[in-house]
Amino acid sequence: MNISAELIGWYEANKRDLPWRNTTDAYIIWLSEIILQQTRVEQGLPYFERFADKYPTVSHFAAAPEDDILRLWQGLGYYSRGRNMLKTAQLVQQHYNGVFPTAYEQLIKLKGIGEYTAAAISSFSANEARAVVDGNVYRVLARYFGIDEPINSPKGKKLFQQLANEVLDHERPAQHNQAMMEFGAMLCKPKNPACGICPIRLGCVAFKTNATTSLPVKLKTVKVRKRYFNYLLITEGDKVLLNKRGETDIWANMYDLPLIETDGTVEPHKLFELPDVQQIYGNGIAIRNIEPEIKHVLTHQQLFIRFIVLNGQPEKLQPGWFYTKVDNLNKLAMPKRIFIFIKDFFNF
DNA sequence: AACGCGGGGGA
DNA sequence: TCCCCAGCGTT
Repeated sequence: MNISAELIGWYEANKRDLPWRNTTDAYIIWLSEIILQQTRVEQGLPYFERFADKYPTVSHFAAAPEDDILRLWQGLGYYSRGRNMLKTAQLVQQHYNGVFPTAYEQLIKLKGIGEYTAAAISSFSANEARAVVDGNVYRVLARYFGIDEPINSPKGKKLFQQLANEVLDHERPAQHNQAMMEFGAMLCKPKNPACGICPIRLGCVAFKTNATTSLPVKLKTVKVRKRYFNYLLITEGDKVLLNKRGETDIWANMYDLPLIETDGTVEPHKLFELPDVQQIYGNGIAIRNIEPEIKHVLTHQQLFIRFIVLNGQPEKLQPGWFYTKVDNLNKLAMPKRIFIFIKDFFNF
């Protein structure tokens, strides 16, 4: 018995009774599918009830003012779904005479309907043999077949769609799709999957190799953080004030200059009015020169670096700060941009 | 190919 | 906190 037959069997015995499962009305199914995009069933359910109640047909929906749609959508998030629904409802009213299409090739052209939703509506409303691939399906397939290709890479998306197509029960596409998703949501969950009662665990690669926690693989979206570094050049005779960096941040244990990091909203000439800065540097300090800002790009940080040359010395040396002779700078590991600035400044 | 778009729930 | 949720449109 293949995975699909097993899961359909499990589904029929364990499925939740959800209102959109009791109809083949493409409009109602569309309504539910849009609401459920990136949204848990429990969260979307009351919204579905309110929409289906207020707008029983696509003609009702198409006649609604956008304000009403968005008001009813309030609190559900991703509000472009609501706006796109209205456009689509109006188009269906005009071009399809108020009859919601059920064919994948027609659905995919509508605003707010992508591959997943087109496959869902066409299979649920007309038993068209289209395999859905949503977050649940990615997870079930990745675990069962032990695939570590990232699900959000272009290659991975293509691979999982193909695999979903191969697994699809062409005789029962609607049941198959429902089963895959219900199984992923109820049993093959992201965390703590219920492998103990899983009907397909004996064929599951992730179960057999104890890899459920590491599958599916998802590429991290490297979030780039913007940081604003004001580096201070402070000298005393032939010495310059340096800082040895800590363990945790970028450039760990390397050397740089005394640093004032801000959120980017502080004008450089006002830095020394900040209370905590004032406390360290006191009043015997004056700005001699402010260099133009340099953008320094790291893998997950963008640094906006500004060098400020000062006259005078700070009142309190902070941990890690020390004066050293300019001759000594070549021996210390420093971030390149900082080294270059100091080198140019002292012309060595 | 990468990013913005929301709010909620679970670990 | 971070991750994920019946994804899609834009750039």
